[in-house]
Amino acid sequence: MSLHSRIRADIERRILSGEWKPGDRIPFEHELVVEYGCSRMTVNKALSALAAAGLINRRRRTGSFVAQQHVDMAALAIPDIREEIETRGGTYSIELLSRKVGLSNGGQLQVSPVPGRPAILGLSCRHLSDGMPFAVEYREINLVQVPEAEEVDFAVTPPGSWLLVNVPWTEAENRISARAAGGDCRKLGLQPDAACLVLERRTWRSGAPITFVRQIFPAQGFSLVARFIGMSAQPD
Amino acid sequence: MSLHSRIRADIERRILSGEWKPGDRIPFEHELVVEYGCSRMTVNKALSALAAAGLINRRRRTGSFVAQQHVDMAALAIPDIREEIETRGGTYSIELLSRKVGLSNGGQLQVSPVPGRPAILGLSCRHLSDGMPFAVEYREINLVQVPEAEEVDFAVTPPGSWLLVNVPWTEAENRISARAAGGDCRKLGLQPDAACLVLERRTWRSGAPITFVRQIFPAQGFSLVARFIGMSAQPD
DNA sequence: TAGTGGTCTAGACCACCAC
DNA sequence: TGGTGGTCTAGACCACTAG
Repeated sequence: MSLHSRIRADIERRILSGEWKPGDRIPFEHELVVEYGCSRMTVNKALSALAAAGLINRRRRTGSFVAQQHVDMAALAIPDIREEIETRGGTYSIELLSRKVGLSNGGQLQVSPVPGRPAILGLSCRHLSDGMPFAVEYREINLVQVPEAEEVDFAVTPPGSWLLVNVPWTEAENRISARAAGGDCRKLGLQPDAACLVLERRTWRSGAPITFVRQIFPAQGFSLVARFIGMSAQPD
Repeated sequence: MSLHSRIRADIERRILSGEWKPGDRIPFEHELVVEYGCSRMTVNKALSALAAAGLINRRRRTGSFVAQQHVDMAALAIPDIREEIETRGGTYSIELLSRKVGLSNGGQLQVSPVPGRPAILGLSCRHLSDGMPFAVEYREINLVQVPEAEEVDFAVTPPGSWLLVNVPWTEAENRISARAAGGDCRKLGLQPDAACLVLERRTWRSGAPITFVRQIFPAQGFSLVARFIGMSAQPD
């Protein structure tokens, strides 16, 4: 284990154990240089990593301080449905239920239309695992940003998988909720009052919206897992 | 803007724009040193940050390569229920429905019991916003790791809020799913077939389990939001 | 074996900011 | 104005690994 990793782990331990409490100032860099018998660059690397992880705050002239508390954030893996099904050992297939190219802007996506060019591609499809309904999906794609999407056959390629590979995004927002199947019950093979998990997702590339999607999963047998790995478990 | 930040942003731009595609080798450190006219440490800092963010993979002897694709991870904020309610402008209150100290180990939590000492504190409580049911919660706390929890009055202090402040954790796993209210319907003021969002959560401190909790929210008016901020938006 | 990334050093200059 | 963190340099040694 490298020296800066050990220094970082050591300081982290003192914070997590409560030896250094939120608001406490930790030793100056030059003091840690003496304590660990290394150069300032090495101490700086350890402290910069702790600051990036949010465990300490650093201020010029005054020093470094233990941050107030863990922000309770977790890394949530948003599944690609085809991968999800195949990982479970199922055979994936997709049904394109509807496809519509819109010139106007009446959907979820905020698109500034370009005269004479299509603005939004609206899709509705159903994902199946071994022929059984797994999820239904409503999607809008910004054709101004992603014109090539109009030529893709989404009866073969799942739109989410195609976008994942072909259109890098820089920002995304996911909203997770629950509701009864309602009007989608027949598509999912459920009763209208069956509970479903709903995942809504918006992505942007450099501020421009790329896609909006709402995916509806039967509650039975589907869940999202978010895992937070503390700093001590991070690779070095 | 610092030099290593500009180098990092520049390489990031070339990757996101598609100029450098997944699998491509990016220039060696010593080549970037020439290109940017700086020292190797500076280039190394930029590339290390890109590797930590998952945008490139680095291998000794062979170089650095553009990673295959964005891993679709999102930062999910797990809400503290009291804060969540108060943020919405509601008045928070809690009802402790049951409390049980267990010597054995029959629950969700894997605790190695210590003879003569209690192992698990089991709690059931209801969270209310302006007197209306907001969520029900089943929780287990590891009393071997957190003995002081036995003395806390959880009819006053919500267990989640107490733990957040008093017991730092290093690892957490959250599982999000949906189901019908079922047996919890009366506690939530719902019909048995009403859809609910279920958040299950486990935390550890240095490998030792701290708590397990299952929170059940009425689907109506509750959702979790996870936001991913691309690297270009990260502070330097 | 040669070339890469991983790490560390000893020193330097600068921006910032409490005093 | 002095001391802090932010950054950068020029060089070094090492571990790892493809050829």
